[in-house]
Amino acid sequence: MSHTSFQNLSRRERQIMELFFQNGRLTANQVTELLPDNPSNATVRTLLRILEDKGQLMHEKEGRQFIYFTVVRQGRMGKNVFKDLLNTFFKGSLTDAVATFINDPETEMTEEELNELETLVKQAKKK
Amino acid sequence: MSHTSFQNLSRRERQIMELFFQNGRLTANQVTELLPDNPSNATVRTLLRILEDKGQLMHEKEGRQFIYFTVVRQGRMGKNVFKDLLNTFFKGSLTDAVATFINDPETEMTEEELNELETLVKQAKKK
DNA sequence: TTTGAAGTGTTAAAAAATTAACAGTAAGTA
DNA sequence: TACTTACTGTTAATTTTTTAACACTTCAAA
Repeated sequence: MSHTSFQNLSRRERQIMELFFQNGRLTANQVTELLPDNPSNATVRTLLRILEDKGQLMHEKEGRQFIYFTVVRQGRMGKNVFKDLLNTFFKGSLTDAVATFINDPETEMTEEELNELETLVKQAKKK
Repeated sequence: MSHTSFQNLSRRERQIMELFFQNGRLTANQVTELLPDNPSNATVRTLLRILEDKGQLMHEKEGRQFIYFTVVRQGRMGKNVFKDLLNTFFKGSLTDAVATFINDPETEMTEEELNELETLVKQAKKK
């Protein structure tokens, strides 16, 4: 029930939350399959219940099984985590972060992506 | 000694690493002051030694005290964590992440920042 | 309306993380 | 050199996290 930020979750809890942000709605069985180190189904169900207690997940019943999903939507959570990352590694500067990413030789961005990005910035400047 | 990614660190270990990425070189006393929940100095020194074992930190001796600093430099680590974040929350798309951030009403970016960002993208397009 | 399959809930053991007491060591100073 | 101070190292207790055994429940088919 207590409010807990994504950052404050334990390692396993975070692993599980990441699965939900990547995949959307999941059952205990699906989470079990996606997690590394082959935890037992019982283990996973315990974690899911803990995450529900902590206000991170909710579930709906469908047939005899529970379908879990995140309380905070992906976009909002992503934005929060993104902000934290900017503060921790890039002094809060979006530009610094983007520069570091784009200038990395391993990063490959298509012409199209770069165009989108440019449009995005131009639109932002209008406001 | 074993290789451990930032993501795999425990909660307290991550808290400490974030301090180093934000502040650079730190002594045990400084870390103790910066951490929440007032841990004892002995506690912090134990954690620092563990992080050194895990290959995250190194130290130099200066007078009678140890000065700790990160093995992997801020920029590189930031880039790695940034990539993970893109994959987890934004399907690997930088554009999606930037859009979410820029379009958030809480975000305030100066004209100058936006210009820098635009220049950055234009330069990337040349290659 | 019983039975089996496929779920969930409870509980407690095992492992890992966190904490700090106490011991040891080195630098500076009288 | 001996003393004090300010550190670091070792060890073990406590707390949290992680795990899964076992009990319970529900649905659906025979």
